[in-house]
Amino acid sequence: MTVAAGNQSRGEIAPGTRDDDAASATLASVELEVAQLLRRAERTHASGEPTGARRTGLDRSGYLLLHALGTHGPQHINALAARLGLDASTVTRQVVALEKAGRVRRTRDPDDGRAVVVEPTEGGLLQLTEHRSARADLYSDVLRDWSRLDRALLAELLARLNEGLDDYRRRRDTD
Amino acid sequence: MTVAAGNQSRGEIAPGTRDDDAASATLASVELEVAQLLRRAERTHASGEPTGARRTGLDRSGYLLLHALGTHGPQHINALAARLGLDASTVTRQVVALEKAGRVRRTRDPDDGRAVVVEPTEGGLLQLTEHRSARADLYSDVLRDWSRLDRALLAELLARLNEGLDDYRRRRDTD
DNA sequence: GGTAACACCTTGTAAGATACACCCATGACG
DNA sequence: CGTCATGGGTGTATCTTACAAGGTGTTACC
Repeated sequence: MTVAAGNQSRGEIAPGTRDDDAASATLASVELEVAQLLRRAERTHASGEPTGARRTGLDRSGYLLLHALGTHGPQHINALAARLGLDASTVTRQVVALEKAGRVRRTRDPDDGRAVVVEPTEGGLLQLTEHRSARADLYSDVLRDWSRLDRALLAELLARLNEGLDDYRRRRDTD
Repeated sequence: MTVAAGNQSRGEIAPGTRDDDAASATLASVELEVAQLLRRAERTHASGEPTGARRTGLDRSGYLLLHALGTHGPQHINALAARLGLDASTVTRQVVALEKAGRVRRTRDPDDGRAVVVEPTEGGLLQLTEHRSARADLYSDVLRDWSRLDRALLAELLARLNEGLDDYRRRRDTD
């Protein structure tokens, strides 16, 4: 599915026009909403909420890490760090935590004694699934008044926003 | 502006149908994207990025707090806490930090000796504006390939998602 | 008015996520 | 071999937040 992708009046020739104002109002609004979303979702994700972290025992970091492992298979710490856009030291700690909880396994790479292969356990994958489903239920409640179309739009736009942020980051890092 | 609000085929009578699967896939996707967004935006917001917090000296908490003050005027700590969905102790600390930075003023409420009125300073409001504009520039870069329409859609859907999360929270708290 | 209950804010303490700067072990190459 | 690069782990620091407990001012009620 692709959201209306044309329609852009490029070439904003005259700065300070009404159009320009509207455009920057939109951007400001996106920015503000994202900032607020961070706060809200953080709290919904983290502590407050018995359906989430506590019950399934997966916090956001663990969830995303397991997701990466589930989707892209066993990987080295550095690969995970790159994929998740995190510092390797952070990933190390997260992996250690997950290992303690029995959700991943850590083994030395036989082909490279420096490297560590991180691999999800059965239990880890199971918990990932459970967590995902619990979270989906939650969002089903949060979005209960939304139309199918709007939900799909939201998913799509969020995905694109994430891509945009990734690209932005890469651009800045490459400088 | 309102996004397509109808179209929902309610009454999901037969669980396990294809429609149902699609719906829960959408939810799962929203959930995952939000989780990822948190991570990304957090980092874009916080440290990594010289255009943001460091340069304007406003972190996310301060930004949202000042925004609340700018939009709704001087308020008590508790009112802010309620509005921001935070614990009062957290707001106290944030206000103290902003006060140290000269961005808000704290005075005893003459009508109620227990309460503290928090009020933005000139400089605080100025910095809020600057920050907002810097952030808008950032998002203008992040969303540079997006059509006007899609940006507006994103803003709208994010706003609704935030509302949804708020409502959800209220529902749970009221239980 | 006096006391008890309540409201508002602050401080103490703790937890999670993350980064950066270092350090150690291993591998690669001359 | 010896030097440099690479992969990971540790020490430390920051930021954000919550819950619990305490101080001080208000209100309500006898």
